[in-house]
Amino acid sequence: MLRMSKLADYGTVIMTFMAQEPQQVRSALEIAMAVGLEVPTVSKLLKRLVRANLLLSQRGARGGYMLPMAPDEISVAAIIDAIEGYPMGLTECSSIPGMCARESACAVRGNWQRISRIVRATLERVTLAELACRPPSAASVDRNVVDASEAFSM
Amino acid sequence: MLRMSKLADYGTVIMTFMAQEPQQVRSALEIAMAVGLEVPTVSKLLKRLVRANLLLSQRGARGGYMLPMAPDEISVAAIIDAIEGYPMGLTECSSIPGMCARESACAVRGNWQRISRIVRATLERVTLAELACRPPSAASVDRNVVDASEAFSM
DNA sequence: GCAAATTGGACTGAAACAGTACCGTATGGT
DNA sequence: ACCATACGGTACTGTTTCAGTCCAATTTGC
Repeated sequence: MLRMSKLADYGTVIMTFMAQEPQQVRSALEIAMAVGLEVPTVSKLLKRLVRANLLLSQRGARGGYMLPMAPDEISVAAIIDAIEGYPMGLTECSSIPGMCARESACAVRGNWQRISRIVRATLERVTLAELACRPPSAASVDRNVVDASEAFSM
Repeated sequence: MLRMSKLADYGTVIMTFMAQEPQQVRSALEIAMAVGLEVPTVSKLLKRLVRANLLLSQRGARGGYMLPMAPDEISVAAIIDAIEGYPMGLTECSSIPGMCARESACAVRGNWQRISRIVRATLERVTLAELACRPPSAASVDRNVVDASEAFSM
């Protein structure tokens, strides 16, 4: 099925940690120790999250990062986008000779873009607050399931 | 956002081509020429699709491949699974020291698995038949959109 | 028997990715 | 003003993954 990079996954971990105390300012070192990753890696991810306005940074002594908004106002899709950027593994018509002559194949591409929009729309419904909930609260995510019985059969 | 490999994408292209005439037996060479890819690559993908029972193969002279079922009985999820297998880019608790000590982080992992199930459930609703439709017919895919107006705003 | 076509497995080089290193800039405290 | 702390930005490196290629064995129809 579709894949997510380790860094994006780490990104969700970091955001989840931050969501525990949204008002608290935490340094990259503190965060790295809390989530168990190397500081440079965490720092790299934090920068991306800041650039995407998912975190606020404070430079200088006693600096660090904090959440700029409530966890339930941040979607999982936004977190992933912040880390991954926007690349899609699409078949580029221009890179395959004769491809564009196949209208049906180009329709595939068109459909895949639509499908990715479905995926995105779905993940935009899952908030950081829900993500940060404990397993007993996981039932609250289920309102996003296309068909709950179908999802749980997997 | 989430990624799909080029090979998986090619897989959907191949299946779409096959869906145009489901009863027709076509050799790897024929398919390769039709979709504009190299035969070895197409052959490789065809094998995977056969292994996943998404295609039927006939060895020997006049051999080739054909669809074993109607295009509307094959989901996009199945095609992708056939090509990609089942890897997920999850953060492995065991690979990050101290990770499992963070219950909240492990909850993240649990949630991501749920989210991937949502994605999978959604893509299982998109059939090869729909994928093979032309852009003018693309409206038929929209019943899978979580919120049509939301999807089209992207 | 021969030609056509799949099957299976291994190999290779390039690209992508995760992780690292280093310097510049900003800010608070003394 | 100076110093320590901490982020911001960029580039580099080694590893892994992936797409593509190659080849021999097996199968089947004529």
